Amino acid sequence: MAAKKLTIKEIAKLSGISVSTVSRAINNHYDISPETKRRVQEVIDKYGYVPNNSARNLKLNDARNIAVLVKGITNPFFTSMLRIFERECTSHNYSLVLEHVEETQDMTEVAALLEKEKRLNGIVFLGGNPVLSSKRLKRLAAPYVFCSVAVTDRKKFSRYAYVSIDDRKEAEAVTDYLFACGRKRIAILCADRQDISIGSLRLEGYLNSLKKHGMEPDSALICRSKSAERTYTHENGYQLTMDLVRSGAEFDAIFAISDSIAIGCLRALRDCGIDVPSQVSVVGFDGLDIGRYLVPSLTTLKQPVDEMAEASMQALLAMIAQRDRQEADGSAGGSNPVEEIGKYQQIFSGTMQERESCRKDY
Amino acid sequence: MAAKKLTIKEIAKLSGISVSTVSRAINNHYDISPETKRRVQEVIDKYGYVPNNSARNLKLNDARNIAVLVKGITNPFFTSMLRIFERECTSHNYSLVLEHVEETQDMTEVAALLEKEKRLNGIVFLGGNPVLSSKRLKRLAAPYVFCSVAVTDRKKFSRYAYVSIDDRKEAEAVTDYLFACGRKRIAILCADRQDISIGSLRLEGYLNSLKKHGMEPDSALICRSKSAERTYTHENGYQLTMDLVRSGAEFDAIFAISDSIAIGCLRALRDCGIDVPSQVSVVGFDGLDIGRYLVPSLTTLKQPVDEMAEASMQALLAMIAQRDRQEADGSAGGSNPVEEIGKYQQIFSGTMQERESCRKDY
DNA sequence: TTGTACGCGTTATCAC
DNA sequence: GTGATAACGCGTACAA
Repeated sequence: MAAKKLTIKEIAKLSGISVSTVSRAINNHYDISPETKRRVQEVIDKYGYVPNNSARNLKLNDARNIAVLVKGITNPFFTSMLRIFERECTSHNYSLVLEHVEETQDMTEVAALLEKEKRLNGIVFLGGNPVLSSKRLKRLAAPYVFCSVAVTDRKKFSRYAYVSIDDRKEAEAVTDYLFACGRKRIAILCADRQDISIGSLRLEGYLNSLKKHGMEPDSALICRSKSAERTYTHENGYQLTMDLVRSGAEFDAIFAISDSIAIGCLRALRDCGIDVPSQVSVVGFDGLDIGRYLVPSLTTLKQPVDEMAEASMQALLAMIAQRDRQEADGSAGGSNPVEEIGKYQQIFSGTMQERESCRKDY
Repeated sequence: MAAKKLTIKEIAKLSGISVSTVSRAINNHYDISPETKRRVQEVIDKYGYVPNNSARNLKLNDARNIAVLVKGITNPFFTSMLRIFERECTSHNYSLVLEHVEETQDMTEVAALLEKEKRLNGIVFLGGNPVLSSKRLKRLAAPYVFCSVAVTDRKKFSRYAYVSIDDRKEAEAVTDYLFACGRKRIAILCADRQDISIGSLRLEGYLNSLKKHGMEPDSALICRSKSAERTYTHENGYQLTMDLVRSGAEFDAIFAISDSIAIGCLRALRDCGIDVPSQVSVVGFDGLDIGRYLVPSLTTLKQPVDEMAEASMQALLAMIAQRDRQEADGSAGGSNPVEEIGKYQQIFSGTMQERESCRKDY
């Protein structure tokens, strides 16, 4: 039974009511009698009619789509956020369009295309470092928010909405923590040399801490990922640690710039017969749920993932609402007014999660 | 600078060419002179025009949308598949619409709505147990494939496309493996009592193995998750194991029906001072990447995740293509012809990944 | 309160 | 090879 194409016209005919009235019934207009509405609803239910979104979008110029562009979907840290984005979208009656951006692609480029194609209401840039060429970003008509992105410089981001942590500061705190625990030679497992995203910020934080403690950075202890795409993987953590151990360099602590890296690291140390934490302390970054269950459990800097994801969506939704209001007022479109944007800039704080992988000598 | 709305009409005016010709240029029609095409492209590039998808969809009745409905997004096993779905979609020029289905919701219900709303070209049901009320499924006009779903009964699924493993068989193999390793009292960490999905199948496999080995199932060793939503979590694995240990029941092996559960289990045993594998063997199910890096590394049944995800997409795309051809032929719509569907039914095999968490006494 | 008629941006069909 | 025009399904100004 080839399901006959069900349009609002059909429903109108079937219920003996005009198209416009049916439309009003569907959209809960105020000027419609309860009785008519009921009748329409009946027919709709009976035939399982669902409005054609394309037509609706065309007319309303509102597709109720929110896109999440994620760079490095391999990082479990991001996938846990996805859950919340998805929940928040559906609860606000938006659809979530998920788009993975290759390591080499420019997120803004992809966003620009997607925006028009899908009539996006809003965009979440998750991870990466959206090249801050304001020209490209200005092309975006939809509001957008950077989530968990490398805020290299508050000033550079002054005109943008973002939700993140201060990667530099937190990484410095992590390294400070290791020093406080009595570690002297701290290695770092970090991103590749070309990285301009959170990876490089966390490295900076590490270096800052070193300087503060009067230590010279030792290039033998700075382990850089070979491949940009595979930075935040267990495998990378394993390899980097193996290389470090084999290099013969001396170290009594390792700072892995992500938990996923730390997990590989722990295993590598174990395979080398190096005990954690008695011989080497390991500390991660992110606060993945799994860290608690590892053996040894992972000391890490916990990011408030859920709160961050929620804050991002809240900011985005607020910006969308504001945009809608502006358009209703007929006030000039333009970009986000600078004075307002501050409301949508949030730097969350991490918290050190002290667990077994880090020895404390004090 | 409120970006002026760019339509094909504008482009036509701007380039001094008619709308229809511009349209042809955009869509690479054959009957268009290279020269005109070039000129059009120039203007398009200059102004950054992107066609309005809603209008296009409305006309073509093809939104190029593929939806993935996932039940239990918490399971990392699924998120790793998501990556591949996403990749496969974009490479075939589809958009991926991600929709999370609550534990209590009916997937087919959600699909039916989404299908019309978004003019879906295809649907992937990921996980869960889409209630096989053929009535509801028949309402779906778009092709769909069940991925990693509980194929309770081949006959029941005979009319549907699916890609899965034989959960019952594989779980039986896992349990057999434990017996072969010399274990005698094998506990299982499984889903809640109401579960009718992969959880119950894996339990069945376990029971089958027991029977085969002449063992009576011991209810003290069957640890059921308390909450359906949180079954496949580390926390659940931890709690169930704790409860098991505290119950005083004797056991020398634990079969966790997912790796995520096993991870919590390993930690709980450790916290109870029970050594793995010398005192208790633990084996997981799924073959998550992380299992290799755990301490002890996790013996598990590895599912060919990537292949399964790819096969699902391939099946779906093939079905979509077939559907399109049918429509072109004008042949009767209807559901998938039963004779053909077999091509889209695949049961993959798992492989035992022997690692440290399981002791072998032979 | 309800119905008629038009237009949203695009592509396909037809003339030329 | 190109241009005019009618749809696609819906929401809404306007008329009734």
